[in-house]
Amino acid sequence: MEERLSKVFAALADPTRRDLVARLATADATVGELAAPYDVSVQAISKHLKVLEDAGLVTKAKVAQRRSVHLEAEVLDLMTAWIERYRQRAEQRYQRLDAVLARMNEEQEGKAS
Amino acid sequence: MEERLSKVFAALADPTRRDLVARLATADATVGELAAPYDVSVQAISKHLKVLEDAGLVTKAKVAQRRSVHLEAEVLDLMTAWIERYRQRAEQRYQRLDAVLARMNEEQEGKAS
DNA sequence: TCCCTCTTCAACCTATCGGTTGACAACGGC
DNA sequence: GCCGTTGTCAACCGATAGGTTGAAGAGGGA
Repeated sequence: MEERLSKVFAALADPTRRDLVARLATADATVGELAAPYDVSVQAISKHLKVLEDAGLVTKAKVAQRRSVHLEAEVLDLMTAWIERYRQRAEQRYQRLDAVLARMNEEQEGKAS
Repeated sequence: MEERLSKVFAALADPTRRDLVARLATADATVGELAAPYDVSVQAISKHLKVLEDAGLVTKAKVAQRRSVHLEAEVLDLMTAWIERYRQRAEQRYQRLDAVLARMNEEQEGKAS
């Protein structure tokens, strides 16, 4: 779980891999098709796809000699869940702080009147 | 923007840094307090905090010789926004696919009847 | 003022990352 | 049955990440 999360975050830390994910969000594609737009070797893209695959973000279907690469969007939920947990926790803190400040304000008002 | 996103993802790829963020979500803390639970040097944690700071996830307030470390939760929204964009895009694909399959099914039904 | 605590800076070391080139395995088309 | 296309594996290379130790800067307390 923790391990998986590390891999997913690490996978998306690279701009090329984020772009691959973005393109795969609209359509499956072969390795060659995915590699075409970039000015790096096909091997480099193959490595990137392996990283995405190890993170569970992508699966490859062996369709003849071409491999169709497919985005597994559920894994993205893992990240969203993690992020949201702490974002909301931080948000609640501010709300509690706001409440405290409001209460202090009221007390101040009470003193003043 | 792209650069910032890379830094945020990379920052959260490390388990220690994710744990720091998790702890900071409930309360601000000094560098020393943050470093205490881990069995690595304070310098190592200081480095981790610098990475989080460069990613914009954290700010340090110079309170005397101690620095109070504070989580900037808004940056998490950057990630959520990126993730959700492609997750939804992928989801829509499946919905369209479902629609196509449903239509094919209907046509099949039509033929059958 | 002197010292003690907290934090960062600097240099170093090892492992991993992202890229390269070269070879090779696996299929389909002809 | 061979050839060309597609993709991966292997070895290598320079740069970066995460850790260490040692030293130094910056305040507060006695």
